[in-house]
Formats: sequence, C-alpha cells, structure tokens
Amino acid sequence: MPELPEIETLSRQLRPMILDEQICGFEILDSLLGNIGRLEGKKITSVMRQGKSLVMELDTSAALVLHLRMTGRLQWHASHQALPPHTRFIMAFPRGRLLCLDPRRFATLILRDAVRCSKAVIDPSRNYPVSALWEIAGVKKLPVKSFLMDQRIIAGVGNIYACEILHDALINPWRQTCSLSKQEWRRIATVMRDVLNRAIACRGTSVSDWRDLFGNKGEYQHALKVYRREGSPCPRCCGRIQRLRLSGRGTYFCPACQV
DNA sequence: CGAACGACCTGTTCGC
DNA sequence: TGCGAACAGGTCGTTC
Repeated sequence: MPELPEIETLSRQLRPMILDEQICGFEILDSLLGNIGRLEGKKITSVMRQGKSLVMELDTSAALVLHLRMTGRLQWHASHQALPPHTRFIMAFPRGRLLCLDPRRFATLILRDAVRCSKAVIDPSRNYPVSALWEIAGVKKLPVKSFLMDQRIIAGVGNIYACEILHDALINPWRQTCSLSKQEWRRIATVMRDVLNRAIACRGTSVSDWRDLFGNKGEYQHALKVYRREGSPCPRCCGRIQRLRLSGRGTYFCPACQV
C-alpha cells in the first residue's frame, strides 16, 4: 500500500543508513525485476522520494528508482539473518543489508540515467499555489477522487489517503472536478497536505502488511475515519459509512456529510 | 481525448 | 473443514 507517507518514511529512515555509502553487494532474486547490471562500488549520493517512487542517485550520474506498487516493502538487516520469504533483491552496504520483499511481485527497480527534470507535478505534502490545482481541474469532468489519484498531476496520493482526504474535506468522491469551487479546492489542498504530513509523522498506515524499514507498524491506521470502515458510524456526523466502487477501486465515504 | 476495464501476481478473507 | 470467489496499497496498455 505504500503511498506518499510510507515512501517518505522509508526515505527518511534509509538516509542515515546508506547516504554516502558504497554498494558492496547486489543480487536480484526475482527475474521479473529484470537485469540492471552491476552496482557494486557505486556510491549513493542522495536518497529522496518522488511521488510514490524512492529515488537513489549514484555517483555515476545515474539513479536507482524503486516503486513498491501494492505489496512491496523494504527491510534493513543490520546483522546477518535469514532471508524472509518473497525477498526480491538484496543490496549490501558497509553497515547492513537492504532487502526488498514483495509477495505480489509488482514492485519495479530501474536504473535511470542522468538527471531527469520532472514536469510540473504537484507534491501534495508541500505548499504550492492552489491555482495550479483548480486550473487543471476546472476543465475536467472526472470524479474528484480519480483526479487526486492521477499521478501525472498530483504525485503520491493513493486509495487510502484519497478516501480520507475527501472525507476530511467534506467532498463527495464522485463530484466532477469542474464542479468544485475555488474555496473547495483550497480546502482540499489544505486537508491533503495536513493528512499526508500527519501520516508521515505516524510512519504510515498499517491496515494490512505495511511495515517501516525496521519492521515496525505505522500508527495512522488508528486515525482513519472512513477507509475500511464500511457500516461504522461516521465520526463526524454519525451517518453510516458506505463502500462503493469508483473506477474499480473500493471507495469509502459518508453519504450524509460528503455532499 | 477521456473513461472503463483487464492484466500483471500472490495472499488473505469471506460466503456457502 | 474445504473450496471457490472476491478483494487488496498501484500502474499500464487496450478498447470503447
């Protein structure tokens, strides 16, 4: 489930372990990942998050880009221990080993050459002009939830946080983007930034199998208001939380107060 | 062009 | 208990 807060958590935890360190071993255990060549001897010069991707720049002006998709996880092993099931690759560093686990095998690791200047993609966890949001949204008719999850526009919001953000902002997920007022967009932007930053402070949401780099659960699952709470009372208005499908994704909302 | 849907994989949960 | 169906954090390609 790694969405923005989970990848941000990994990025922050990983930095002290591997920044400015040399890769001293690299092994791919899952052929689905493809072959990205030898990494031994290369140094990690930066660790950052871009949307839901973890980007590790190398001293060879290339960058490793890891996307965990649905069930990908990273684990840090400071001392030698047995490989857990579903280990996809291992990267060894002087002070420990970084493992990528992924039961569903959707995760991807690529070696991107040179620095790529990304387009004007909004980082929803930071401050940005809200006009950027509603100017794009104003001409679109798609449901606002799909808009929030469009990674080409806003990078990092997935299904869990989209549900939570729209509930907090009192917006129905099916509202067409062009029908929202500037004031509503301001509310969405503020709520989105706050929800994501609170989730980062909680080291993510462990509704299922998400764990941080050191195997610990996050804490934001305790703060969820609608996600996976179908049939429970809405914490705001005591309406009944409903689950419906919106373009294939389970969508949780309160029909009473999200209008 | 945009929206809907299947595919990619495996594991877990739910209903009968 | 057993078994099949539905469902799961995400994205991509195809089709309508």
